[in-house]
Amino acid sequence: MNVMNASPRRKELTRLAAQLFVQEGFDRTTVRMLAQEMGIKSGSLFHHFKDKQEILAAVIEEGTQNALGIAKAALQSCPGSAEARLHAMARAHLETLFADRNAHVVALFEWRRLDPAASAHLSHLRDAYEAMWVEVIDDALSAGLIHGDRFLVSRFILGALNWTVRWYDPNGPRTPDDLADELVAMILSR
Amino acid sequence: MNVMNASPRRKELTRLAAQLFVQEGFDRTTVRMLAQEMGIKSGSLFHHFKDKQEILAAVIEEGTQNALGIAKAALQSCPGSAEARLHAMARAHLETLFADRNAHVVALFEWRRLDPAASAHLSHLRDAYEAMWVEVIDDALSAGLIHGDRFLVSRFILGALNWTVRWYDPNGPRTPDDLADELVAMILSR
DNA sequence: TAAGTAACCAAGCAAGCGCTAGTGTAAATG
DNA sequence: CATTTACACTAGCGCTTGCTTGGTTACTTA
Repeated sequence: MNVMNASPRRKELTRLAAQLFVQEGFDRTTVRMLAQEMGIKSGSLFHHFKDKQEILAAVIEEGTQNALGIAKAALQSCPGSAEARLHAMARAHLETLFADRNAHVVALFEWRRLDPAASAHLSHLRDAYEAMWVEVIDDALSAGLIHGDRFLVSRFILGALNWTVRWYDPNGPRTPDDLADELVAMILSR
Repeated sequence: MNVMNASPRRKELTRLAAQLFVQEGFDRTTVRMLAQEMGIKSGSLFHHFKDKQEILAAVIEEGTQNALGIAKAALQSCPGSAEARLHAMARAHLETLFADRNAHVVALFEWRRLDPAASAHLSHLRDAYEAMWVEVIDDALSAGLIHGDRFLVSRFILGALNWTVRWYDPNGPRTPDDLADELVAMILSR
C-alpha cells in the first residue's frame, strides 16, 4: 500500500498518471486506463496507491516540490539586485512549468479534485512557493522597478505565467527564458 | 429535442447548468443533478437537450456571444485613442467575465470536453473575439503605448485577465474596472 | 371541440465505474 | 531452509452513469 513512500517504481507510475490526467482529465481517467498505461492490471494498481485520490495527490506533490526546489536554487545563486531576482523568479517559474509540465497542469487545473485532507497538506507547499514570489515582488516594488498594488501585481504576473501552459509551444522558436524576459520587460517601469 | 432553439425555458436551464458545471466540474455533474437543480426528472432533460454535450455547448455559446456583444459595444462607444480603446477592451473583458462568470469559467476550463463538432463551431466565435483584441493591441503597439512582441503581449494580457476568475472576489472592495485599470497601468510604458 | 405540440414522468437498460478479496510467485531476509 | 515482503494476477461486487422508452398532462390553435 505504501502510504508515503517514494520508490522508483511509484515515481514512474506517478509520471505516467500525470500524463494521462493531462490528456483526459482526472475524472475521465479510469483506473483501468491508468493500469494499462502502466502495463499492469487494474487491481494491481492498488498495491502502489491506496486509491485514485492518492495518485492525484502524488502527482501534484511532486510538481510542487520541484517548483519549490528550482525557485530556491534560482534565488540563492543570484545577485542581490531586485531586478535580477525578479528575472530569476520568472525564469524559474517557467522552467519548472515546462520541465514538469504534466504535473503542473494537473496541479493548476485539477486541484479541486483533491480531498480535503490532501488539499490541506499540499496547500502548505503551495503557500511556501507563493511566499517566495511575494517577497521578490515586494522588493521590486520597493526598488521602484514596478508600480501598483502588491497583491494585484503578483496575481497578474502569476496569471500571465501560468496561462502560458495553454498556448506556449516548446517546439517553437522561443525558449521559456525568452517568455520570462519578455514578461518582465513588459511590466518594468521605464 | 430542439437542436438550435433558444426558448426562454432552455435559456434558464442553460444558466442553471452553467452554475452546476462550475460548482462540480462538467464530468462530475450528472444528468440527475442537473435535472434536480432544474426541478424536473432526469428523463425530461432530454426533451430540451439532445445529450449532455449539447448542454455544455449551449453554456459556452451563450458566454461567448455575450463577450462578443459587450466588446463590440465597448469599442464602438469609445473615442479613437488607442489608449482609451485598450482600457475599454480590458474593462469589457472583465465586465463580461464577472457578469457571466459561470459561463466563462466553463468556457475557459471545460472547453476540452466539447465534442469536435461543437468545438469547431464555437472556435469561430472565440476567434472573432480574439481578433478584436489583436487589433486593439496592434494599435497600442503602433502608438508606442506598450512594447514587445504583439503575440506575446496579447497572450500575457489575456492570461492575466482570465486568471482573475481564480482569485478575484466580487464582494471585495475592488470593482472589475479597478482591476482592468491597474493591469493597463502596469503594462503601459511610461 | 378536435388536433397538435411542448413539457414532463416513471421505470429501467447496458455499460462502465472505483475498489476488494483472495491467490500465485519470485526475490529478499532471518 | 523457513518466512516475509513486494508485486502481480483473476474475478467480480455494488453502484452510478448517460440515455431510452412509452406514456401522461397542460396548453394552444384550427
